Amino acid sequence: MTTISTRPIETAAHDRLYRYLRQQIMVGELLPGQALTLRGLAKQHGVSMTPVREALRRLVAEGALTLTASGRVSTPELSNERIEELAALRALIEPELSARALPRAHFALIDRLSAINTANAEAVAKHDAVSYIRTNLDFHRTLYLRAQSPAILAVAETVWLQLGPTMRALYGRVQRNEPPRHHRMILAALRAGDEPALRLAVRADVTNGLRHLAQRGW
Amino acid sequence: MTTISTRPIETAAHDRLYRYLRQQIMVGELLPGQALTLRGLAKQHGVSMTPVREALRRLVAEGALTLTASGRVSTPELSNERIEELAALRALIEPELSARALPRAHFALIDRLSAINTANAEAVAKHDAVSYIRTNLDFHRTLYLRAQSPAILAVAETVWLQLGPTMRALYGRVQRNEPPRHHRMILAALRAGDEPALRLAVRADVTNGLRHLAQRGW
DNA sequence: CGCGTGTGAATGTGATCACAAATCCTGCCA
DNA sequence: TGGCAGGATTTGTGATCACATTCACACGCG
Repeated sequence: MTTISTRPIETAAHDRLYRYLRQQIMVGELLPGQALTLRGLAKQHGVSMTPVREALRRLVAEGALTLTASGRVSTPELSNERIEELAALRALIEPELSARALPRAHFALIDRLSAINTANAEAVAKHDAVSYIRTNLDFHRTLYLRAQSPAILAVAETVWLQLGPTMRALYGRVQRNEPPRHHRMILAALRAGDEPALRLAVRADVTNGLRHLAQRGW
Repeated sequence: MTTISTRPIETAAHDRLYRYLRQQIMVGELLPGQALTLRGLAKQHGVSMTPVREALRRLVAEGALTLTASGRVSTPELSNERIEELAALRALIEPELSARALPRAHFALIDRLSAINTANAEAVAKHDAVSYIRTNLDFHRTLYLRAQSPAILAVAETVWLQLGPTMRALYGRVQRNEPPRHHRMILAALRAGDEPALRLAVRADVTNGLRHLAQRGW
């Protein structure tokens, strides 16, 4: 008589830590070059070094963190060339995701996207960098989820992860007074069912945000 | 007897294991659905479970291995939809890499590509699946390295990794009597400096190999 | 005053152990 | 004969420890 211990709810410690750090990095709560130590994170989260090591190893594998020659991990400080590459990847992948989502994008989805866009505008008004990045990514993810292409979306999210700390550092340098104007173009193309216009709007939105970045000194 | 106490230059055990398994998976030495255990790999490589765990966690993060609900790891058995997605990613990314490599593709590179293609033909003649996959990937990687775009290349290699076991399983099912004919088209486009033709040839080469796969039952 | 240097603290790596869940296998019962 | 219940084994998870290397900071020499 084994008691049905429905235990699969609670996830492993290394997995919780992974998710926590991943979210933190993606939305820009960590600045570039920030160092993370095994014992520090372990103490901070009340676990031993073992699950911390696994979580960090996973994040390093995804490019969310970089590894120094001596094994120290820190958030990445991206070079100009690296930023250009990641922008090119976004410009390559995200129009494809949007095109795949287009046939399945109904009114309810467009409404949700509009709502996210409103939240994004509020983040701009409050000069809240983290909220801005989060709502911006939510806008894209919500659209792309309709593409029903998890493998492609996973690649896109990996790119976002790598850009997280850098986007946060960028936020303070550009003068923002409105949400991305391309988001409105994306919504218009979705309503019109116009795939070429949608691809163009997504590509413009993705490359525009990162263009300032590469122009600066860095 | 000789207690070699200090070994500073050597790479870490978990890193060696990671590289070893990654190579094995990418060239198709492991079939889909193959289970890997911590203690098994540890004993097999003369290390403890700790470095094995880190290597596996890293490979899982890259999609090279899948994780069951109970934490077991095994090589992935890809669904049809997943294969289609990965093929689409290759078709999206690799033409871009080839176009970036084109301006830097000189005679020496084309010669090396031809040599790799010859080795590929030998693998076909010997019905050696692993050699076939390895030389095929070498052909692409050698070309893409010239693109000087490590981040984009890394994404491409991640896709190859995910397809490794499946490509091996596929190899036995298709009748191969010649190396990919598109490789010759790629070489011709490189010699002619024709970027549109190069993009088309790469795209055709990439999608052609995986088209059979999706058509079969799987 | 500047800079290399040495010592102590901090850090990553790997091994080992305890524990619980999952899996496998055997044998029993319908 | 078929399926299922039981226990033994396997397996992943997390904690703790020892050790070598790396880093940081302050001291001392030029």
